[in-house]
Amino acid sequence: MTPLPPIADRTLENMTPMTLNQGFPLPAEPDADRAGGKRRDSRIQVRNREKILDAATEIFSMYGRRGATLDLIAEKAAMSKPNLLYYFPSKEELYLAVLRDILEIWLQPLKELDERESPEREISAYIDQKIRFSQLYPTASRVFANEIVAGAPVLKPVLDSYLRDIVKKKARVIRKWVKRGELADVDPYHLIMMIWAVTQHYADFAVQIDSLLGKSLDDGRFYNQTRKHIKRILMRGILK
Amino acid sequence: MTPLPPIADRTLENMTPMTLNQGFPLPAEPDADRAGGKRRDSRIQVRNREKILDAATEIFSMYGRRGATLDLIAEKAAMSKPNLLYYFPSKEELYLAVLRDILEIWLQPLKELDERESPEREISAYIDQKIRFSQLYPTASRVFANEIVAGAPVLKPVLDSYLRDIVKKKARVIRKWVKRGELADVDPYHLIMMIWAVTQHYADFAVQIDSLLGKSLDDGRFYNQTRKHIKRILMRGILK
DNA sequence: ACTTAATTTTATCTTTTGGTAAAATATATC
DNA sequence: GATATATTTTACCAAAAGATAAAATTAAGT
Repeated sequence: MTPLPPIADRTLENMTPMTLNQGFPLPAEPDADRAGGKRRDSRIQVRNREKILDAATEIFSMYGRRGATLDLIAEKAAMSKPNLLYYFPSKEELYLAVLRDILEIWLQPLKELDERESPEREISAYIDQKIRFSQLYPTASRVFANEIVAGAPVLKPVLDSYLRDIVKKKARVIRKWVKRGELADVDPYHLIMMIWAVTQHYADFAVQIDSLLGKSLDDGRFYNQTRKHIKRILMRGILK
Repeated sequence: MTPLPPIADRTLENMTPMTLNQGFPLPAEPDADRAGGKRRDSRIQVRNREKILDAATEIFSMYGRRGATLDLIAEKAAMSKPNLLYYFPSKEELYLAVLRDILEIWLQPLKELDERESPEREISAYIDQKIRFSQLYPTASRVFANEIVAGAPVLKPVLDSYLRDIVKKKARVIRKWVKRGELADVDPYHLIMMIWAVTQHYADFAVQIDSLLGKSLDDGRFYNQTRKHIKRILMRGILK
């Protein structure tokens, strides 16, 4: 294994919410206001919507879509409930907005697997990006996990169409590497699942990690140790 | 790698709920009735409590501790809400009962890692047991996942004490194998986390798996393929 | 068959929760 | 600084949800 290539400028950190929301497969909010001529995204709008989304992410991650309450979210966002509802018309819409923010950024790294590069480099970079996501957005990861564990009541259509297509495409890339003899004979789908499972685990089950090890990915040393360890075992497991 | 040893008679299938509840670290229900001389566990009691626990497991797995409602659970158990409350005094008690049933069975396999055996055999068997659990009790696994993702509001004390001790003990076993040169230089904790992550993933994220592959562990072929694949990569990754 | 205890149902109460109406306040534009 | 527009607050409502009381029913023991 060669040393890690520096994470390119297509990293998560450099992506603004703007970029992320483009072309997202969940139906976007009607946004009739802008059409109606009213000005949106005033400074106050942007700030408050962000404050709410942050609070909502945290509450949804702890209590789930149904268990979360507007009261809790409003309290965390330090505003009244009706005020919150001024920005998002309903709890469900708010949940959707949170998911929208998460999903695109969640699967961006996968889209970048490039068959023209070596599997060693590409898969290594992919693992890096996934574990980075777990470090940067653990609560978001947990909202996502919660939604999937709950049976994807909202995201199911997206999984069945959008995600399915991307994964199928990337499975082909991996299969090509296997055929070229650059990779051991692994099943592409299982490999992807394995990478997801392991990298997301550190965000989704963070309490458990903290209970057992007293560490979290916030800790830079632990983050790197984890990253390297995962890669060592996985790469050894799949490289020829 | 030698072929799999047959799963011993200490498998999950052979464990009755009776065995599992022994010595469980969560505070047990007071059970004052039995002391008071009344007969408990009549046929009807046993049947109904089981019916309720099953229904509750399913509902809690979908909606989480807070999102689940007694109405939904009662409906799924085909009885009235007050009737349900006749068997479990509150929603919280019911949740506890469900968790109690899950936890002991969840970590039983780990307790069995035996340093006197070869790591190849022991870890292989451990992975088998974990994936078997995912196959047999996917909903239970999801309740557990939900609780942890939510920050372990109920199980935190157990994680901090009971689980912590067991894992620490087993980490020592793995470390011994490494010292003896029977295993590559892996961090025991990360190894355990990896195994948990990968094996549980197939139960906890079953919808996703189903969306992407159209398969589930219910399917015997897929179950075996998954099992072997996970083991192939992991064992290759950690054996010398 | 009769009595006692266990189980189930019906009716109801209180609190929580998502959401609305409308008044009050702040902000921006001219 | 007046006016229009955007934002926030206060008061409130209806439905959902956890839980209880007490009556009605069923099962068990004799």
